[in-house]
Amino acid sequence: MPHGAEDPQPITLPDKPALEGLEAKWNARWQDAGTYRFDRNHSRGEIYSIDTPPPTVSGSLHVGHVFSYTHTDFIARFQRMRGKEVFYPMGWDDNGLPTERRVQNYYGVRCDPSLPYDASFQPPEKPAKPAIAVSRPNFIELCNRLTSEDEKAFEQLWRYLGLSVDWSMTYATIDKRSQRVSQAGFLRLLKRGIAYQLEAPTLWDIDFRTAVAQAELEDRDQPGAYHRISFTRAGGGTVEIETTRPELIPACVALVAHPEDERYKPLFGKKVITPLFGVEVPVKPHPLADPEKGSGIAMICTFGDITDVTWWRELSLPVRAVIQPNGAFRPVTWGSPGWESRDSARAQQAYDQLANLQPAKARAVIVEQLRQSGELIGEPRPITHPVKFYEKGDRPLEIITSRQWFIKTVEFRDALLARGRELHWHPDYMRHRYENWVNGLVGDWCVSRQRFFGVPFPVWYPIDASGSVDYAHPMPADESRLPVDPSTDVPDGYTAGQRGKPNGFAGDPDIMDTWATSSLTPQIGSGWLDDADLFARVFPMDLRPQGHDIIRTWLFTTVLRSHLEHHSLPWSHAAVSGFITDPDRKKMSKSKGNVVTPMSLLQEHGSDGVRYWAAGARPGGDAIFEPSQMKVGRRLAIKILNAARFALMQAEPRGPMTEPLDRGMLTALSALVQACTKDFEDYEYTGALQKTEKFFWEFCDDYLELVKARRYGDFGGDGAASANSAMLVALSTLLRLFAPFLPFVTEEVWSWWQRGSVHTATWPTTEEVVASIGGADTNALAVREATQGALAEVRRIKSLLKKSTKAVINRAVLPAAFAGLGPATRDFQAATHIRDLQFGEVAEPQLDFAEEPAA
RNA sequence: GGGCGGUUAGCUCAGUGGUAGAGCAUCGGCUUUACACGCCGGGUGUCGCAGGUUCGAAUCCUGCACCGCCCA
Repeated sequence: MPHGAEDPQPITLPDKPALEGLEAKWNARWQDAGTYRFDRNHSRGEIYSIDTPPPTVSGSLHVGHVFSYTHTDFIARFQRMRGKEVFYPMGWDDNGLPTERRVQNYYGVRCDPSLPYDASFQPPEKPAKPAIAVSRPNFIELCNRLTSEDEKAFEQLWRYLGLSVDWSMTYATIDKRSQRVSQAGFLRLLKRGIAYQLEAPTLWDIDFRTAVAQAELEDRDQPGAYHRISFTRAGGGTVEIETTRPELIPACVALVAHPEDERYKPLFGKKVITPLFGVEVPVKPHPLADPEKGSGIAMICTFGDITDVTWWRELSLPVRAVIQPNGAFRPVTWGSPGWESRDSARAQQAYDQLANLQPAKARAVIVEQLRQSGELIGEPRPITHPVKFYEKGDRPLEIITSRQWFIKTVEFRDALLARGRELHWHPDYMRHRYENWVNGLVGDWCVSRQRFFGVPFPVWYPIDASGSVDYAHPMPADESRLPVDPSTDVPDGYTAGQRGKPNGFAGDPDIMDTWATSSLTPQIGSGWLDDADLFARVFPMDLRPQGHDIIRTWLFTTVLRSHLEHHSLPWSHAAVSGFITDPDRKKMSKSKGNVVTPMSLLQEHGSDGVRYWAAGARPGGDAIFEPSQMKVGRRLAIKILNAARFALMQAEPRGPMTEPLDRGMLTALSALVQACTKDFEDYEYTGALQKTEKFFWEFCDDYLELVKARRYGDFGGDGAASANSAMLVALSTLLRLFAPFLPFVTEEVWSWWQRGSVHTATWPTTEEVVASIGGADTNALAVREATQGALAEVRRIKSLLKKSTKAVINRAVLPAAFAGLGPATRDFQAATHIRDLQFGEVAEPQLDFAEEPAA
């Protein structure tokens, strides 16, 4: 039986119930009993599957993680009790740049892919300074070593918090299975022409020396300056442009103005000469040139920003690139093809002072040169302007032409918008974030990264007889071989000795963007490719929980991959959580130093207390870090222990629930069950907890106090039996309503008198509660209301008169409005200590107190 | 500049057309046999501003201000 009035389990109560130690006790039992183990022997309709966000293990978990992962657990526990077989795996996101950074700092190493593997290498005890150069395989070993340690700590925290995850299904985004899924997903797109490689201008971080994707950009306001610079017209005269990046003059390939701009119309098709370098460049019209900005005419460089890329492409301009992958100006021989100048010697002299400088230094040098040549008009005019950065980077992005892998996105824009409309968003308005992003896509998704710890591209290239790599004819690995590492594995038909040799082969040196793997977490978790049976039972999944800050990355790319591979959504619901702010409304983050470690928090307030606080924020809502709410949750948990102890300490006799207060309480309880179920179905767990809590507190303070005397047998066995039975139905129901939020205390109390786990018990139903009293009893509901109202009045007056709660009232006349309590008169008089109770036309209760015994 | 969310008691928030709510905090009281990690009670608000619709607006419409997030 899910609710225990008839359960034969004997009641065993602890002498002094306490919350301490419940986390350890119940986690061990849940683990042994397999309480949260997924049983695949169910059809898709009976399963509720969750695509858990794999946390980045290279950082530390913080309060925000606890907050949002707890929200998911509320849903998981509700669905499990509702009868769904819940598929709830955990993943670790260990793949990618954050791990590389952490490993570099933790051990004091840096990866040098040119070095050979050293099997005997051991990292130093303390971080080495300067950093030790290690081979790529050694570096990856260290990454794996550190992440596996981090993962253990993370799992321990999640267990302590009480996440009802099936820990036997854990994956990591760098493990073999993830690599296989990731590589296979890529190869299938390659075969269909949706993944392609291109030598193209790409956003590039000069510190990390890797390409980055549009989704990883952020604009930051930076100080800069407009420099007004004079170009010479080929036919004589000058034209002045304004630029924030004068150092790119040697990379200038054209000037551009708006087609309707009367000032510059006469120049279109004519040539101008760049200052210092004497390069002849055309003047072109293009609608993206803003007549209001600067002088209305701009220089196009290869490449200063993404508008330059657009102009370069649409106006079919040549490339004159000066910035290298490390950010330094590359050496250039002026006068050679592509670098023609009217005065090569002067250009060379000017340029030699820039070569090998970083952009900021080069700018200072060139400004001085322009000043001396008289081609700087006036002084630079300081401004603040938005500059594109890699979100993890420290210096502005450059645009570098390089060979990169892309996945097509732009041509699927409409289909992706339709997928967004198909998805159920919680809260619904988060849909706009997605639509904004999809509408703003400007290019395909660059998925290659020039880094080390990640999933390699499963591709080799032939090397021709002359020794040059033929990138136009990639040799993909056969899917049956995956995962492969082309830097150590050998393509079919070649031998290891042919690596890097003429007529041999070369492995693709890049790894995939971490999102190229993370976008496949539904497939990784579901066993796509290696467990078709499981996949069919859980995919597409039911729920994706995640933060709103990664809608453009994780959510978007996951929708894209599923759309491309499976022609479906990856899941039907997305629950988007807010974030935690500190009491000053600032986002909590490590860099601000205001992060509290989650474990100490859980130990101080109890996991149930912390979960209670997390439950106070609805989907999408931000929450303030508020330990006082955790204390409230802890008090609630203690109250549950004590109320349960009261209900169970004298649970006999039992019998039919005939008393109006008992029947009224249960009728109200049945309405509560209905409301909470609706809230959970709508993913509004916050409402469910608030309603249950309110009911429970009233249950304790009013109902239990009102029936206490009867329960102790003051009015005979039948009355006591009715109270006892009603209390047990209520306790069973309330424990189950609380269980998703407070898994430890509810399980503890459940174990005192029930078999099995409350977390696999059946979610209560209105029908079940109502059936216990043979049907909803609206008359009893009215009695309950009148009795509670009258009780509040008597208490109010006792309190105003500073009387003890136990003070005896010889005679009371209550307003006639409370006469409805009639059927509960015995209970009411016992609780209020009223000897003679009457109703009359009085505005206020008239209470005649008995003489108090002398102290 | 565009999009989204928010602005209600000291604090955290609920409340989508019908006399302003909860918890916390605060203050006063209660040795009450489940719980003092408890119980009872009191005070506390021109519901951001300005218009409009309506018999009636915290709630619907318009504009504005401020805070936050996302994107340019």
